[in-house]
Amino acid sequence: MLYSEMHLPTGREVPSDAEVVSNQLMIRAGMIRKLTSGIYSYLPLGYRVIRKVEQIVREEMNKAGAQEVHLPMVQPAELWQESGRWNYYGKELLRFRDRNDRDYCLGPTHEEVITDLVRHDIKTYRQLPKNLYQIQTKFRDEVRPRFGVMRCREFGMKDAYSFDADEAGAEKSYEKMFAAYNNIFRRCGLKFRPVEADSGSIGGSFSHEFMVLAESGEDAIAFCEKCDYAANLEKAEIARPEKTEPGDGDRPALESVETPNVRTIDEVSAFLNVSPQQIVKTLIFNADGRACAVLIRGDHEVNEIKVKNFLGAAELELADDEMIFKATGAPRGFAGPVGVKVRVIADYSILGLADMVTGANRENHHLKNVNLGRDFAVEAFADLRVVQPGDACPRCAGEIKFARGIEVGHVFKLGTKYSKAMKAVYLDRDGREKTMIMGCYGIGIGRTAAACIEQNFDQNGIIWPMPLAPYAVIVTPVNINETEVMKAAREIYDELLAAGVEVILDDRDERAGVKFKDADLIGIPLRIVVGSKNLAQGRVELKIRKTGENRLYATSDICEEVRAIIAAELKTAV
RNA sequence: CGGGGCGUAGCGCAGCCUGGUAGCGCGCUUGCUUUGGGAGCAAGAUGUCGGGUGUUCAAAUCACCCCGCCCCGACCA
Repeated sequence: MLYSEMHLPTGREVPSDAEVVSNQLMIRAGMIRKLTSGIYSYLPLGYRVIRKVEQIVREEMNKAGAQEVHLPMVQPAELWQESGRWNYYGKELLRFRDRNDRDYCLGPTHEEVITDLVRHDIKTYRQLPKNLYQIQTKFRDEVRPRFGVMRCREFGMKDAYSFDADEAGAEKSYEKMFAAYNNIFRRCGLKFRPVEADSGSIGGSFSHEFMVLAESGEDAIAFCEKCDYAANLEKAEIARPEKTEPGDGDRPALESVETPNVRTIDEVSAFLNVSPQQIVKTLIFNADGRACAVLIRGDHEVNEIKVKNFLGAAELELADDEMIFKATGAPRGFAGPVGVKVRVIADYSILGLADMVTGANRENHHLKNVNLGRDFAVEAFADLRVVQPGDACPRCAGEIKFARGIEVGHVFKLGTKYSKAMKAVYLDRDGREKTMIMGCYGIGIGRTAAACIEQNFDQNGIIWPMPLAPYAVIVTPVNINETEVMKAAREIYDELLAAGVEVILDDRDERAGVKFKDADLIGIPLRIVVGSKNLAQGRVELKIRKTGENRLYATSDICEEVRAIIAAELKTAV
C-alpha cells in the first residue's frame, strides 16, 4: 500500500479523554475513533489488526474442531424469558421494541440463541459432541465504559459453545478449548497466564480466565513463582497450615478489658499494644437471612466469595446493626466468638493461635487470652480469606506473588444451566431423553489487540509483534525527490509485494523525521530506509522496531532477509 | 445511582472570576527555502463558544434547565 493513498490519520497530541496507553496510542496511530461513550470505529489500520487476531482465533478454533456460525445480534425477548435472564440480566442488556411493539435486545452474549439453534437440530447422541463458534459484535450497556476498546459497550467477541452428551465429554471439550486458547494467545505474541476463576454456583474448578499481564490491567491475579498455579484473587486458594496446634501448657486465664470506643483492628492493636496477628476479627454475615460469624486473623481480609461458597448461600452480605446486636448483644465493633449466639466458622488462620484478643460481645469491651476449645467452639475451619503476597502456593512449595492482568479470554463450563432451562435434550443410546451439557468460551477481539499494545510500546509508539502487525514492513525513501532513491525504494516495495509481504511504501513528500516518527508510532516491526548515501554504495538500512537495531544490507539482499525475519517471527509465535 | 470535573477551530488548550471586536500552539491551504528523527519564513482558510431559556443596551463570560463526555465510588461478571 502506498502511504500517500492510505487513510491513516496519525496525531501528535494525546487525546485528553484517553487514560490508558493503548487507548492513547490507538487513537494517535489512527487505528480507532470514538463515536460516543464506549462505542468505537475502527479505521483501516486498526481493522487490519482486528482481522489478524480474528484469523488466528479462527485457525485455532477450526483446528480444535469447532465450526464457525454467525448468529443474530438482535434477539427476541421470548428466548431470554425462557432462560430467565430477561429479568436477571439487568441494565447491561439493551432492550428495545420493534414496530409491532415486540420486545428485543441486542445480544450481550449468545447462549440463548445457540441453545435454541441446537435444540432444534440436534436430536440424538450420534450428533454430539458439537462446538459452534462465531466472531461477532456484542453489546453490553456497561455502567462505566473505560479504557477505550478494552472496556466498551459495543465490541467484537469470539464466542464458542460446546454441547456434549455427558460429563466426560464436556470435560474433554473444555480441555480442547483450554489448549486452543493457549495456542491463540501464544501465537498473538502475548505474555499471558490462564488463571483459575470462581465459577460460582456451577461448581468445580472449571473456569479459567486468560489474563494478559500488564500493569494497567483491571484485575489482580495471584500466581506462584515456582509452578504454573495462578488464580484471580477471589478464587486463589490458601492451603490449610501445617502447624495447627497452639502448643501445650497452661494458658493464662480469660480476661475482659475495657476498651472504650475501640473498634477496629488498628485501634485494638494500638490500645492493647498487641500485634494484629494476635487479634481475631469476628464478622457477622447475613447469609440468606441467617446470621453467621466468621473468624479471621486480624491482619487478614475475609473473601466473601469463599464464605458464600462454603455456606452454599445464595445471598451473602455483611449483617446490619440490628442483626449484629441480636447475634452478639453488642453494637458493631465488639463481636467475638465467646458466647456468640450464631453459628461460627473460622478461617484456617485461626488455627495455631493461642491467647487471642477478641471482641467481648459487650459494648466497649474486648477479651484477652482467648483460647480455642477452652473458651469457644468453631463449627468448621475452612479457607475463607483473601490471598496475600507471600502466602504459600496451594500446589507446591513456592510463594504467591501478585500481578495485574487484562482478561482477554474466559473458558467456562456451563453444565446444564441453559440446556435445562431451554430444554436442549437428546436421546441417548437407550432411547432415554437427556439434557446436553454445555460449555462457553469467549475471547475479546478488540481487547486482545489493546492488551497487546499495553504489553508492547515505548515512548515512540506501538511495537507490534509480527503476528498482529497491520503491516510487516514499511519502506521509507528518505527523500522522494531523489529519483535514484525513489526508484530503489519502489523496486524493493514491488518485490516484497510480489512475494506476498504486507508492506507500506512511504511515498509521502515529507521530511525523513516525520516518516520515521509515523512509522514508529504505528509500530511496523521492520523498516527499510532508502537513503542516497547508503544507496551510492548499493546498500539500504533495516531498522528493527522492537530493538532499535540498525543493519545495512545490499539492496539485492534486503527482500530475502526481510522475508526470512518475518517467517522466523511468525514461526516462533506458532 | 452518588460525588467531582469538563464542553471554545480537526487536535491540545487560553479567555469566563471582573459582561463590550473570539485567541494561542499543532494541524490544514498557497508560495519560497530546506531535506536522515515531528523544518524555517511569508500569506491564508476554518467557530451555531454543546443546546435552550432568562437577566442585560450588550452574554463564550452571569442565572436556570437540558444534553454530551471524562474521572472517583457504588453496581455488575
